[in-house]
Amino acid sequence: MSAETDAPIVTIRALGDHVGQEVTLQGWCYAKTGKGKLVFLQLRDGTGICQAVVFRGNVSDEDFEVAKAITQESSLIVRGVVKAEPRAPGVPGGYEVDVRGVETTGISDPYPIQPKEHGVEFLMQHRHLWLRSNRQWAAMRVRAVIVRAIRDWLDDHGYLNVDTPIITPAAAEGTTTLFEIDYHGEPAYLAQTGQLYNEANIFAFGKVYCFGPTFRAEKSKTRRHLQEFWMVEPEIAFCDLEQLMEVEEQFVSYIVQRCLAECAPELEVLERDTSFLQRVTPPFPRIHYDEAVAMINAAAARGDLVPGYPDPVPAIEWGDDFGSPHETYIAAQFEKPVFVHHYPTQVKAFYMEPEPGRPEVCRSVDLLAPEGYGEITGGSERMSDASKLIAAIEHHKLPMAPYEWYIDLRRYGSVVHSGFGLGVERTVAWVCGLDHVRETIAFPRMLTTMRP
RNA sequence: UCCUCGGUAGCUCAAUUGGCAGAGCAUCCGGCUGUUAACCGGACGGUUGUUGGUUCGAGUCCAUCCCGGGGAGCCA
Repeated sequence: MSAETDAPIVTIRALGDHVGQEVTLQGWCYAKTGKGKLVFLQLRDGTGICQAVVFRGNVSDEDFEVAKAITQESSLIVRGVVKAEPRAPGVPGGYEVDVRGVETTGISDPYPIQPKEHGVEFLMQHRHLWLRSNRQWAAMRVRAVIVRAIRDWLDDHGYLNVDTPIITPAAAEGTTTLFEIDYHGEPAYLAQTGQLYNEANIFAFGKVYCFGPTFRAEKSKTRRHLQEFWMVEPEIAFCDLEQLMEVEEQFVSYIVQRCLAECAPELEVLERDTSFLQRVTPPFPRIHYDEAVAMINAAAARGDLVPGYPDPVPAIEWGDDFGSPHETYIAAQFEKPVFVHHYPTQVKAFYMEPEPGRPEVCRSVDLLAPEGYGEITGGSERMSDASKLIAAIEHHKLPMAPYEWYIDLRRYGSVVHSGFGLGVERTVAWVCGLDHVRETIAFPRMLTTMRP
């Protein structure tokens, strides 16, 4: 670029702080168009997108030729004067750069992804490039804010981050399919939850959380499932089911409100209707499993359709777990996330505390997100009596020896305690209004896809 | 694993009853001072997912396998 100056390097996100100044931007050409002696560049730098206007009269002949030769996704350094222009396209938008000098640092080969519709298969095969597209960029930025909000809320509320092992000797809950690995000749499994270890940790630290990747080898192929996903699992000593729901609604509301406060440009790129999100404040509605079954069966009797699907709500027998259509129907009856509590003991994990006086239901709770995003948290009050826990393990026909340490927790100062897990990808999908969790993580691991 | 839909140019799609495989975008060349997925003119671009079958003739019909989308179950 001709006439090097000391114009400061700034980010597109902060352009508004530099109106009237000459600045340097470093980034990539997102799109380009031109008309004779004008070249319009959409420049992105990772923090946003802005239009850079190259007019032949404002740059050297050499720089104008450089600008004309820029291809989509070429890397470049641009020097120019920031102008407030309300109609300028961009993210956040409202400013454009009147270019005085331009230099390319890497001319791009013809770029596979065009600014138009593409099929999912093609985009997934080019995931390493797709991440540059503005909707993907926005979703990843929202994800990062959600992760930050999760950690901030927990750290600020007395929870200690104690991470749990990813390599585990056996199924924690004995239900789902796990990925098996060879642990020096002994079979081991990638963790599906850190919960049992969390329970050990609360007796040392009171309130804890683990936060990391989780693995499920199930042959699930839906918009809500990944083989590898991230989950945060808080666990709390001296906490019962009712107190747990209060924690969850505060926690989830904080996450959503942080996104609204910090991600306005991203949510706009995603064309998210934020009115649904603004309503996400405590308290959330709570319904008992009995009540949910009655609602579902009333809807089934009326022939109501599952929201978003052409099929009627299927009837349910008391004692069965909800199917996906049931969850969708229940969630659609509320404008906020809704707690469904006291599921039948027989469909839930062995360690959940039965309701006193009514042992056929347990002190469990799922949080269903609105708009069809499904279960985003699952939790319960844990069984705190050693003899009841031993009976439950026997009833589920699980081997006793691997659980001896877990039973110990009830032998040495047992307390009422509760915890839950929140799925990061489903939360991101919901906040962003995405219709598939594959777009909520940079490189999703799905049933048939692990490349790139 | 099951149900369902699909696979044609780099991408998005079209192709009548089984009858010459096409268009837009991208790319390359030329033109234009305000573009928003610009526009105008020209060029380049094909083993119709695989294998086999029916037929004078198959992108189109049949069988098979492969790959992908959506859904169920399971779950966060």
